[in-house]
Amino acid sequence: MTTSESDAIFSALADPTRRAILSLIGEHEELPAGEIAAHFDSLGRTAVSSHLRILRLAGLVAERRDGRFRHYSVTPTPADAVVAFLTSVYQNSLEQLASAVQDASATGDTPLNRADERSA
Amino acid sequence: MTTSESDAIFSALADPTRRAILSLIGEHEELPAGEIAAHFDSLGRTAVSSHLRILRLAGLVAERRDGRFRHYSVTPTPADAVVAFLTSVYQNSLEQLASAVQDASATGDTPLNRADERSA
DNA sequence: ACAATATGTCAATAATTGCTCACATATAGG
DNA sequence: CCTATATGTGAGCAATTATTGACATATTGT
Repeated sequence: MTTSESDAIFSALADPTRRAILSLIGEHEELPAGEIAAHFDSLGRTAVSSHLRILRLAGLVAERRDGRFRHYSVTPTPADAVVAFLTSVYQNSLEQLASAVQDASATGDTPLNRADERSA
Repeated sequence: MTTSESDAIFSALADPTRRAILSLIGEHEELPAGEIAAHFDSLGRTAVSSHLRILRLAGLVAERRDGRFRHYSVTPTPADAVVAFLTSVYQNSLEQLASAVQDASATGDTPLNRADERSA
């Protein structure tokens, strides 16, 4: 896990539009670029395309080409750098972190889906 | 958990210097601003001060005033927004996420401490 | 072949961000 | 009081980033 990899991931996650894109893709198995762009009224298609490029270079999404379409999906285990950083900083509250994740896993509750994803 | 809160947290974490500051503070109970700044040769004191302000506004660090000094510490459970986002996106790999956190918790291993924290 | 569709890329521009230098504030100690 | 110490703040500048519009590429259907 190199620094530049972490940089790319954290930089990618810094933009609320990109987090919204990631959430949107995560709600589906795959999503073509056009449908993703269609979800953002206030944004041009090319802007979304640029964001997808950044997410892809950060390894957060994968691209599958199918004819004219490019289908994007969330990379299965991409957040390793984020988790690694959190665990290194928040050693003191790791148990809370683990239980928070497990709770979410058990209940299927996804707190940020309620409001945060609609930020762009 | 409002959008602006998440924005502040993810934006704060986007900068490698700020992640390094956070890691550094996390290695101690508290650290005065001057000692934090002293760890960054390539950076002026005021730049570190600005970073500390951003981390504080994001709720990632706390400030305790003691005479002329301002001691900074890592906020106990600040990563909620990050965890919430990760759980919302990576529902499919939540068990892996939880076990990764638990492994780190059990072993005390902190992957990013090995290289990533020294990125600034 | 041609036109329409799906999408990426490039150049230019506007907005944001990080850094430094000078200055302000506050506290401690003679 | 006056000086040194610890730290924050604001203006200005350089670097980065997000967005757009025009153009390029690839694919499908007629």
